[in-house]
Amino acid sequence: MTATADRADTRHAPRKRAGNGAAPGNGADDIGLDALVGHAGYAVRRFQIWIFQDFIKTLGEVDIRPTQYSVLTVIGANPGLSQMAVAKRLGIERARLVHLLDSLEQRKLVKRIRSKQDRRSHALHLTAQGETALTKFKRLAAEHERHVEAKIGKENRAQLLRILSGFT
Amino acid sequence: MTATADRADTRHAPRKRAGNGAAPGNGADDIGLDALVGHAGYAVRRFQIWIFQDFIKTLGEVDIRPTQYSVLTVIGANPGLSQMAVAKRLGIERARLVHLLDSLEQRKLVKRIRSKQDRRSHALHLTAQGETALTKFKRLAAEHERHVEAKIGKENRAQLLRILSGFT
DNA sequence: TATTGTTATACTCTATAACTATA
DNA sequence: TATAGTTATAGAGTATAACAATA
Repeated sequence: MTATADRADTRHAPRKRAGNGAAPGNGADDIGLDALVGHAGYAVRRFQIWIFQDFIKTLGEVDIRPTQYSVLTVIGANPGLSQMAVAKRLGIERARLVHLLDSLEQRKLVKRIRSKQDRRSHALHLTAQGETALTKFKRLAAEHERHVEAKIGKENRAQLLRILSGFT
Repeated sequence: MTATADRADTRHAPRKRAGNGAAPGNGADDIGLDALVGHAGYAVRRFQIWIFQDFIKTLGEVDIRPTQYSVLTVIGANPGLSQMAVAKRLGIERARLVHLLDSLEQRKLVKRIRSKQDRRSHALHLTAQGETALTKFKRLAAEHERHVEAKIGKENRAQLLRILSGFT
């Protein structure tokens, strides 16, 4: 519609323009997001990034990332699962789970045991060390969760969990 | 609680062998998430993945991904911004924005104009073609947003946007 | 000396395809 | 044939570091 790019936009007019000369190191806080503010996905994405960063930082001392934590938790709660079952449950590609488990197995947190019934599959278990470690991870994860609560509020966090309860 | 490999098959129960006699729900549905259900980050992550997949699919006909859409929208609403300003505003690494803009510029949606004031920086603008295209992208993005509404409910979506309004 | 855009590297994550060994 | 696990590759996305041109 508006042809030349030199023209300040008139159609989605949010706020003051930087003009056509480029605005390098200016204060970046008066930049409008326009349609993005109406998209749930944008806010959710930014929030998810914040959450993961806090999780990684809070569990930094034990070097456990969100995906690793989810794998350990599911194995801990369902010992004997196959890799396929874990991958499906968590929505992880089975090819990716291989590397995740390689790492966790090297760290002696998880062990793969070849099944007698179906020798194609591995039964996954936490090691004794893994059980102990997971207890500590859960404590740190709970601490992280309190950060989330402090960030958005106790009631809002509860509402969020309710709204997204369908996304297991 | 630690089990031997013998338990493996009772857990993941391959569909083939179950036949159609019993066990209507195959394996994956009775796997507990344990502590994960109490973590906002887990639900948020799963939701965000769902949203992005729907966005990518809904805007598949125009081959625009969420990050590309956010860049185009911000440039469209704030013509003349520098790359640094866009990167900061959207939380994208400036090194990554270079490649994103390379792609968008090749598709004639965006143009970089070297600034006269600060010859280190580029003023970013949509092309005329870019303006037209963005209008269509926004229409498709609105369609995507209706999918989100249908998925979680109108009221829940509104609550979500309110709760996460701080994550701009 | 500091900043903008750029190039490069590395690691994470997603998405496939193909291979093996079993079934 | 089909499936579980593995290997490999390609593409996004993230995080750095270094460099040239410019401030």
